[in-house]
Amino acid sequence: MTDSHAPRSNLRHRSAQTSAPPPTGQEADAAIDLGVLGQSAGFLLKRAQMAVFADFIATFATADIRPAQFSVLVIVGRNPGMKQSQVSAALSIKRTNFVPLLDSLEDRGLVKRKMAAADRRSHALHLTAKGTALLTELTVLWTQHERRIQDKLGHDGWTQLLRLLNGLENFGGATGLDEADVADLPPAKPKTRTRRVAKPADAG
Amino acid sequence: MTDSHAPRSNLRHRSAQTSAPPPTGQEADAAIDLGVLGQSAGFLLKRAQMAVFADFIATFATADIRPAQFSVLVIVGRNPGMKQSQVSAALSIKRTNFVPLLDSLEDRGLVKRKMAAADRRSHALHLTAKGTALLTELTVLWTQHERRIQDKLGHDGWTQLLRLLNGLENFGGATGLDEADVADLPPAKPKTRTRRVAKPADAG
DNA sequence: TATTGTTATACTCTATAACTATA
DNA sequence: TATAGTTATAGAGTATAACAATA
Repeated sequence: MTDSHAPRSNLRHRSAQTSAPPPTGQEADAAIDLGVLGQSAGFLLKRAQMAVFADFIATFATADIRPAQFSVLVIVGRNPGMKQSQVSAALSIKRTNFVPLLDSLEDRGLVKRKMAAADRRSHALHLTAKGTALLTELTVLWTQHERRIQDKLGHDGWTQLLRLLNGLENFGGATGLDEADVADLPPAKPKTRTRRVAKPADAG
Repeated sequence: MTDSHAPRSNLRHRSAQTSAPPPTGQEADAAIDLGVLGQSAGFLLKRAQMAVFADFIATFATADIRPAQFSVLVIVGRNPGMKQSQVSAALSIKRTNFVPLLDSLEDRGLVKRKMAAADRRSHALHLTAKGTALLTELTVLWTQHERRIQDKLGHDGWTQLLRLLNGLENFGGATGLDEADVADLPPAKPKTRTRRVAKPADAG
């Protein structure tokens, strides 16, 4: 079914082949062998995301704007009048968690909830004049931030990265959407709790 | 200094050029314009990471192993005898958060803290026989998981992605390392608190 | 009955300060 | 004085359940 595009041969880089651990743990102090983590998209995605977000947060610190807040401002700015549930779904944020996030922006006078005439349950979202002005400034910061990534990867690498990341959209099905509140489901697993109780690490 | 590799020309894809928002927010229900987020490495990295982790968690659910736990097992398995601080640094996990993570594995008999003879402050980490056996099984699951990503991106795309992600290692400086406890620093910012107080969204 | 926004709540992940025992 | 591990705690981010208003 899925064997059309890739040779899918080498998923056996390190661990499966060389199952014997090389360093004995004495003078191997500088470099740690990441094993399969070095070929693990999840691990590398997480690490890269943390690094990029760190630069983002530092860049936007003067404006006191977090990544999620910036995302909302961008979406609302380019899609005025959308409902909360539409914006939150576009950002894979559950509508229940979207409420305080929107609050933080509305309290600062950047975004406005307006009553939707057609459906009085929903709120149409718009940027305020202040929000629009701030977004213009934030876009400058964002350009500087993104340019640093381009400088790190090269422009072609940066373009490739964006294309590949877009290819992983809705891969695992972790959307943050609500799926009609789900409701009737078994309570899953009993959970493995772990409380620490004084453990002096006996000798080996 | 950094103008050697990329033309760095087009960071002006959407927002800077077309500053007027296209949809009026009425029949634009299906597709939302992501604006600059579509060219934002941070946003796309986060989204891809969430999707990949969702598949990872579903794949490893039968073994009740989380991504961070798997990472520790892999690192300890390939680097036996390393200190906690070394392993946690390799995974960009603060040593203070690494303690309960290790506890969860030691309580299940997968990892053992052994007293290091040379430095009695540190703990040398080793897999138990049970931990080694489990890691072998987990590696099979991991291969299935990673292969699904390969199927999604194509083998070449997958290889490119790993290479590009490695290029973003220690980009922003968000390592999760400890930097000698830092200690003397000003308390940063006053924080923008947000408590909600009944807001019925007046009409516009 | 279903949807929209909301509240309350809990769990995970991450971050900081301070302690202990060793060095 | 500095380091390794630990504890406690606080803060984000994310998850589910339940409710009122509206459809």
